[in-house]
Amino acid sequence: MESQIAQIVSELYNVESNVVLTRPDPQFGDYATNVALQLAKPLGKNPREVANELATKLRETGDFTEVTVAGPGFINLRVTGKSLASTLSLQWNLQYGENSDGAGKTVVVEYPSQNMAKPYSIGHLRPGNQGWAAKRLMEATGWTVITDNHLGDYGAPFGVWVVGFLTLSSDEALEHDGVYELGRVYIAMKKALKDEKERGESRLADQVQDWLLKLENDNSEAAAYSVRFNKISLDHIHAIMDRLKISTDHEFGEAFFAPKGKQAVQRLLADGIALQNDDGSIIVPLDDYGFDVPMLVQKSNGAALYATTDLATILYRESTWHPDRVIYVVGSEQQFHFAQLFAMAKKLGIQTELIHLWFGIIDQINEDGTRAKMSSRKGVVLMEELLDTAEQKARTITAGRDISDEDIKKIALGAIKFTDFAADRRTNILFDWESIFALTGFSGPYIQYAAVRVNKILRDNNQNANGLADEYDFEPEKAVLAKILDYPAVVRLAARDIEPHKIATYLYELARELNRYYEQTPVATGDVTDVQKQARLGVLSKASHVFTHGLDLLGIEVPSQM
RNA sequence: GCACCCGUAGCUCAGCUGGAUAGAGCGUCGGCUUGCGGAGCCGAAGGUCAUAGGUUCAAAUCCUGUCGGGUGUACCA
Repeated sequence: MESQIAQIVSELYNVESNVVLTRPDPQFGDYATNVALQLAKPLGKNPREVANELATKLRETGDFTEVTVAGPGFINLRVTGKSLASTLSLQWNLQYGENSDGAGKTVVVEYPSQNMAKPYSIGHLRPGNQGWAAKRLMEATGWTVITDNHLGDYGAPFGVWVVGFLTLSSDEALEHDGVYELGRVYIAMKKALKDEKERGESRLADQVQDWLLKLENDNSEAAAYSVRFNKISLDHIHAIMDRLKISTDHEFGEAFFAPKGKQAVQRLLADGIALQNDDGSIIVPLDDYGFDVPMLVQKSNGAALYATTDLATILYRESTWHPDRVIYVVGSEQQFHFAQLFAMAKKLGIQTELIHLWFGIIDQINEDGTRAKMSSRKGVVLMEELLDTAEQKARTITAGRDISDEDIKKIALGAIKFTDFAADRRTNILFDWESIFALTGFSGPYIQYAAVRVNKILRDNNQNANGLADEYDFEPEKAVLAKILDYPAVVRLAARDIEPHKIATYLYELARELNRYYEQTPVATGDVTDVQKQARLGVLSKASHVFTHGLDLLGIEVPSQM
């Protein structure tokens, strides 16, 4: 319809126009455009006059049951349910909603990049959800996607672990509590380091650095600790990721890149891009890129750090995968680091589009009522605890019904994940136990429930996805059909800006539209005729596809029952 | 100090490539219930869109100032 209107504008005024159809309040029409308002100024005409001229032409096409001009110059259009149905039939295929905008291009999505020193916590929830959605949105728009978990398996945390283990723990405790003992030791040791620093001492901090250097120099004792601790942590991460139904193609952690990074730093030094300070540390100045602070790429004691491994990671990906785009799914706290890193990459001549797909922090309400970032110091929520509680809640609500464990898990995950997509990813999330498991209203389970109902009706009526019957008017289905027709544009927009919450909002609206629909229209019951029944089941099967597809973009599954 | 983000209903948030009466969920109040699954539907109350200017036919949306909050700001990652 957009192109049809643009065509008319072009014929009438001989100008190019960007016609966007919106969905106004139903009292105005099914679709609306403000193109006349935009054209008025360049044409030097009154907007209502332009609107009236366009409206006349639009009426002549015979494609609209009503064309009206309203307000300052909006053109409102009404169409028949039948025409919506035939438009949908025309556009329909098994990949409905997808497109090939990214065909031939490769994107690397880096996520969820857990810090291995601590147990999987709610702090790792957003990178997993947002990263998975980014991957799926890219895939749905034709990109070739490579996912890489940039594990935090290197650096100071290792030293903290070893010193902490030697002074605060035991083999028995580690054997018994595994990753949770490692987490406890890590947090306790961090606190001890902080206390020590406040006293102006550095005995423990020096030990930490010693162990780090030992590891870099292939000391066998350090290597043994590394293998032992990492296995415990990695097994744990994999187990939780399985529960969350997320995975990555690769797991090139920081440890893999550390030696490569140090070699790269030497080359930068030789090329004059990096400079060595008197204390031995090495920096890449970025003042020519608008940064007062240079990028530190090697510590004064010769050890690698964050920037070192990130540098090597960029180079490795360039030479291995030749990506067109790299998406780093990392929290907002690291915006400065990535701004620096990307500037450094430019300085090295790297053209690849580098995106820091940042997301807001998870807040909690303090005892004094203020809102602040959740931290492990104040007691962070563990992912296992969160998942267990969600499943328990799903079990309670479905008590008495015959629901499989698998469906319980889908409902629990649906609730948790949807919370992450309820708002823009940049918005901070306020954590509270009630809202994260919301089962009603704007929630995952509300949408799952709508999908389950649709599927049940289709199943009971043995309906496969058939065409939309010719001899039916589709008037009661108009709102649902229009909503289904919106889907491909929503996916395109959500993928362009990598904003999965737009999918969530859309799915909620579709679910609400359907709930309203069969509140008043029987589909396959009562005195519904065969023609009506087939046509209505046809619409539901399209809706079912969109539910499954859209939820899948968010990493949420549709249960078979709930 | 500087950089980035934010300030919309009691609470949590949409809406921001400028467009009609600013929406949703939760909460509050009221209605629908022997349904093709009520985890639902319908309705009511509730907002000077932080604030002051500017641009525009039109500003929650764009620009500037101010106030308030958050996150960062080279040897943590």
